[in-house]
Amino acid sequence: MAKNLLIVESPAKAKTIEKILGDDFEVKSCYGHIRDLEKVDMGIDINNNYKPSYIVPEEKQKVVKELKSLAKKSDEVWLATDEDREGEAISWHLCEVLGLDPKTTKRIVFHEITKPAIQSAVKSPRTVDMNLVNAQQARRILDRIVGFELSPVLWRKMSMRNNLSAGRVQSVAVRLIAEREREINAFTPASTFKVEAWFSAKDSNKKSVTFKAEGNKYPNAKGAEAFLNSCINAKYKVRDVQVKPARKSPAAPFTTSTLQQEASRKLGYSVSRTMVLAQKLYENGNITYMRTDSVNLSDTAMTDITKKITSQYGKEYVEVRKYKNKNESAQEAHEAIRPTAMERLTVEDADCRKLYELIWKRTMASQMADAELEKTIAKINISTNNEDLTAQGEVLKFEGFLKVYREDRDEEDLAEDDTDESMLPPLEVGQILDFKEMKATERFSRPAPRFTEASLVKKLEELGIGRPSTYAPTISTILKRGYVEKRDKEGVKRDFRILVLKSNKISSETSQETTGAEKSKLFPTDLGLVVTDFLKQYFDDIMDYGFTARIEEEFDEVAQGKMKWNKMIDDFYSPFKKDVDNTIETAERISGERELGTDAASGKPVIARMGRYGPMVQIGSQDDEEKPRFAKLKPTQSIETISLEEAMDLFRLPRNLGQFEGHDVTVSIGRFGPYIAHDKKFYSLAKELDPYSITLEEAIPIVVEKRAAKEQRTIKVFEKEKIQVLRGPYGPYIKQGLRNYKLTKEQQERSAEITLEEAKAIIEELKANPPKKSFRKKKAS
DNA sequence: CAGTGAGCGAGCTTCCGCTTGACTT
Repeated sequence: MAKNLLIVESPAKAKTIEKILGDDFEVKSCYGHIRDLEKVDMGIDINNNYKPSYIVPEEKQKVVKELKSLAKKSDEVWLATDEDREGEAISWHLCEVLGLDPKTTKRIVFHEITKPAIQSAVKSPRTVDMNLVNAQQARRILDRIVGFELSPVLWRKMSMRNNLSAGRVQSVAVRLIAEREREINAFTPASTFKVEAWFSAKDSNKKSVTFKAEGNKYPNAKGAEAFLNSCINAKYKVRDVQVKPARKSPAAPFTTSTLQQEASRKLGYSVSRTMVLAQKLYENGNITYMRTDSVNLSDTAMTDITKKITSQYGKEYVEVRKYKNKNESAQEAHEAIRPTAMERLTVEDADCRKLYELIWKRTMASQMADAELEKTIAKINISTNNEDLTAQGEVLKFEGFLKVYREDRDEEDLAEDDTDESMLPPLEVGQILDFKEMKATERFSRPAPRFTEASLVKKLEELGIGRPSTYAPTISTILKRGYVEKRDKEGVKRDFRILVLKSNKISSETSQETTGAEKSKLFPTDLGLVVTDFLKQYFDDIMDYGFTARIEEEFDEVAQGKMKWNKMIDDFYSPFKKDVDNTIETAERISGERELGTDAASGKPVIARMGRYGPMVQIGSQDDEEKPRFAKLKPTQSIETISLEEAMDLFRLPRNLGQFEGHDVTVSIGRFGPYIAHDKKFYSLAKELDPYSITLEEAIPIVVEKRAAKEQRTIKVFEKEKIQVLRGPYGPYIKQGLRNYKLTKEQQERSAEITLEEAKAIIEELKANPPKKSFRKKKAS
């Protein structure tokens, strides 16, 4: 038994540290937080200065028990949880649970897992910083209050009330997506005409090459045409050539959020996929910790990286750089994400390989020299008017870091008129150019693109909302709650005009482009939109983008001992609770109602609103003598944008197509998509078939075929007990409700003779002793 | 599996941030 027990948060870290510290230390992990607020009454005694009441959750009891017994046997317990607010709190909870005195128990920290860092940490232990712990308690309690007070308000005020939730982070994330959507819906594109001209000149090998020069933009076709007109019979002469050196610097090493962004842009990974793969790499010892907001690299890592750059590319490619975090909310308890050994160029595991190589390249590039460029800007004079054309070229003089890595840019950061900078042939002042043609092309302005998972993370991080460990879970939450959907959107075709000046003649042509297409983007649902509006109306302060930043300042004051945490919470809670009570009392139910127009047939109003089962349209009102008619919106339709025509179209279902074998054949859309109903049985409609236009002639063969297939599948039915004996791809089996029960070989062979009693017995038996699952390796999707 | 759309009210849900496996199809 080692004399010392040292506790860290992560088990992979524990293994590494144990090796470094040797036999005197047993290193164990507590797997993050070991206690949390109890759920009844929020786990907070409001009338007793917000006294929190903590419990060890079920899933943490095993590890707590183990740590307790180890702590008892050790001479000394060392707390080495992460060096941030949460880590400090974990250390304090450990004291509380293990019966250690926080005033004397040794607390050490390291933000890199290297031998020198750990050895020096052990030499200078401190004790738990209670101010920092209290800042964490304030953070925890505030989040609990916001979440557990707001969510019930939604349950009361929303007709769809299952599982709804609100919180400091998730509700603002949904707001970002909701507002972006409305911005896009409200956007009216403006067009301009951009002038470009093509010339040819001889390159250094005396070969003719074509290059492009750019002119002004004109707000309309008339202006552009007038300009082209003024260029008829013009001579084009190089008026000025400027050559300027330029540099490009590499990006900082990866943090969680920049890794998620680049893996999304370069590899198309979702943020959760990135994290799963990074976790694997970390557990295998290939990379440093993957949940970090720090861009810092340890000294040992720097040496390793520069050594690798020197041996692989040469000394001139090395440039040692220290990166600073731009983000104020960063807590920097860890290093940046980097390979643990630069010598390892790749990894075995095919799933992880691309992500590892991305991390390797980014890490290398971060300590490499700037790329050196030469930019050429040539001004071209037009003899017939006073305008200039500008040709720009770029030559790479020294690759530097670009040899290994180039960061991709987000759609939103791309300027609309980015010039493509390619090579220019050598040009001299006074040179007369050989004119090919000139075009004025109509270009439309674009709205901001919808968020991807990764660009949402980027935005949240900029606002200081959420932490590296929560970015991926937050996205899962808002998707799971149905506030947001991830999907594609087809673009629409749009005409644009091009005016061409060639051989001194101006002609006009029209071309087509696709606009508005989106792939794997986040769209708000109607539920997300109405909930956001509601929360904004009644809880404007919490929905404010600056709310987290503001309370973080107060947490900092608590951490510095300048403010008592209960006072801080009270300042927040008292007015907040008043808002909550007031909202419950006065707010109307959330409906998102919008009037679309009047139904021509009945003269009644047509409205779109949220119903108990989602967004719907309705003709007439509840107060009318006649019952109103209802129809559900299609998946991609929205209350905010649906037109009267589209709404009326929805009422065309269910359609009665006519009779077959003496029964009606009707077609409609149900919970599981379009279907045909006939003789009390239902048959799904294939995707390509449109329920609005399908005919009886087309429907009958579907009914006949599907019915036959169903009959073929059915061996026996015990209607009352809802038990069926069915034929599946692996032979006969029993189905009760939604669950399937496997039959033995012998039972399968006489499946037609199985009695109700026997079927019941089989079900009971299999429920009591579920068969062992076969182990199948999960395929990455 | 294929409906529903009002209100009442039992019993339930819910937050953010630390950590990994243990689960299922």
